[in-house]
Amino acid sequence: MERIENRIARITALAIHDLYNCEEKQENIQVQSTRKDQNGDYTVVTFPLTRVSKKKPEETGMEIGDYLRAHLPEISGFEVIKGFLNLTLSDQFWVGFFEGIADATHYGHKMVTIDSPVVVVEYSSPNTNKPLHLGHIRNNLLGFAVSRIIAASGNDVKMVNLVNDRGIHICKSMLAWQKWGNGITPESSGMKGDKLVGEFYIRFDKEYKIELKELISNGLTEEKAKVEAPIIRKAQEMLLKWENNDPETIELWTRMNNWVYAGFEKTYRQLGVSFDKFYYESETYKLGKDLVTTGLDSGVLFRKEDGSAWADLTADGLDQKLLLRSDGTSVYMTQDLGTAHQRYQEFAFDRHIYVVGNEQDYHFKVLKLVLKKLGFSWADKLYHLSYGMVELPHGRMKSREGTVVDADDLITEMIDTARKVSLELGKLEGFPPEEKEMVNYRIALGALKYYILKVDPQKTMMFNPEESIDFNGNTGPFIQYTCVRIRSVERKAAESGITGVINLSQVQELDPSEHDLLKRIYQYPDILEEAGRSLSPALLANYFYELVKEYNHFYQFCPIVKEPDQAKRNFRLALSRFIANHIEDGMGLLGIDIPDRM
RNA sequence: GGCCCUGUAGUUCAAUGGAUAGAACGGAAGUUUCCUAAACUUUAAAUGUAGGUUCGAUUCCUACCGGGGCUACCA
Repeated sequence: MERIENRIARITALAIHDLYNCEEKQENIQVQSTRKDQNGDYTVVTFPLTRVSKKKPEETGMEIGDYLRAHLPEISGFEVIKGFLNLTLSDQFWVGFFEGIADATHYGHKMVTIDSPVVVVEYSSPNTNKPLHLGHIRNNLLGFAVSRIIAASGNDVKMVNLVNDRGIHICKSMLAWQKWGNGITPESSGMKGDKLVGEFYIRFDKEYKIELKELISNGLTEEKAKVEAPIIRKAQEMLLKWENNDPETIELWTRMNNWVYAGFEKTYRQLGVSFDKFYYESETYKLGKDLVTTGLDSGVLFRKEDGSAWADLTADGLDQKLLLRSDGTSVYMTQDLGTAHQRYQEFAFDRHIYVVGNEQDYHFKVLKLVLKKLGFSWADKLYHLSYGMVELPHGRMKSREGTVVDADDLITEMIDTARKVSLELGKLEGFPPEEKEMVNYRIALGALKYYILKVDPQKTMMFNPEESIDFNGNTGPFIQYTCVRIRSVERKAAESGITGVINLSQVQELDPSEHDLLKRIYQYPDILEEAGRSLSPALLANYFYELVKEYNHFYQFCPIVKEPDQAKRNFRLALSRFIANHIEDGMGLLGIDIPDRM
């Protein structure tokens, strides 16, 4: 069915034709939701139309208003204020709209079919030498939520993770473990595997610094010391061994990486994120060389005297970019060229989204440009979802200063706080212990996820540990609570044998708060679509916050089960039930679960 | 130096070029014989500076000032 905003715009165009004998395109007519503080549902902005009406804005508004009322039965009245024509829709329209969607299970979603565009979303992409931290949390939550949102917008989504499991940094951890590990394992130490390996990475760095200091005090320059420190040389040797498939090295590498994966798996499960497919750099790092060779042959890339291969992007306002070192080995960019190519072969995607921080904006610009130069038209289908850094009250996270917020620690802390608050409020008294834990977990994660996702992805965000644990105001638990309270009302209603079956003809008049809710819900398909188009879960978060605020207002002033008028009672119950389902569905897109009671 | 992002109440966030710039936290004052008060109601408080485009600018353009990032034969 055609949306009412479009119908208003269409009929307004007709009005202009009939009244002023002038053609105005429907797209040029501005129809927007009326401000909260004005009477009306939708507003036609008539300022621009005075150009064709050759009359004052007020007069133009009146004339178009009369025309619209005569031609659109849904319009029950209008008001003109300056250049704004505020149209009021009848209660029948809103109730009729609600009747059509009341039983929808995934209201506003577009179904995925075999013809749906294929969208690959790469996110998370961790290093196996460091445990996940707050920055990864934003990445994971964004990647997951964006995937869900665009899936709900009718795309066939493939969530993929490219694990950085090789390279000199991994060798550092391995070397440190060999030297100082004394055979320690996650089992023997009781440590999470990723944490244990992370410790050895730090240990390497510490020893490296000691060696550097010594070398410099012996008269070496810093640059020289950095390459000549014995420990880094050892790590280089190990990398070479790894690349030559030395069995012992490969065995250790496999073992330690598996520790890390077990650790990551646990964190991913806690966060509730998942992937359709994992890629490993150890299997992809050689990709891309062929592409570079082809590019050299066709002359779009060039060699320098030392044999290194480059792309010249100066014509596009960028620099020259190295693609193969003089020794023929590849760099990170080379591999990304290769994996993009591989993915296109594999999925023939309509779009490929990389969820990666904005510190890599330049990298992705180059990636796209080089692929284009190589003649791949699908380069335009690549999109870098560039999100802002997460800052702490004292500035950026710096491992050197020990200000890195560990993902597992943060989750644990959130759950502890949820437990404490629940206890203080006495909310979970009488709940079985397992349910208590489940509720605290869901509240904690709901708070964390909402806190991060409500911010526009593009923006740098401030993470204040104390605020994030807040459960009041514009927070996840606030939304969860509203939904839970509706579920409770539903149970009460069921006990009293109230069904919530609505009968359109019996609903005479809407309460203002009921009207606001229906109008809000009517907007949802547009919001969801826009969130998918702009890849912004924040839009959904804001929508549900507004909806929930309005619901709480309604709840305060409109009795549901206690309403004596049967038609009203049924309508309110049906509306409440719909909203609870709607919240649960929408929060699901953000990866937030709702407890049954809290 | 070059390139990119970003400046909104005390703080953290909103606002497809539209009306009197919205919330939340924090501050002040209220609401439980009534469906869960993790709620609701009332209240004070902000667009970095200067120009430009427009009927109309927080939004677009230019300059300046402030914050962040990138600019490796690292990944």
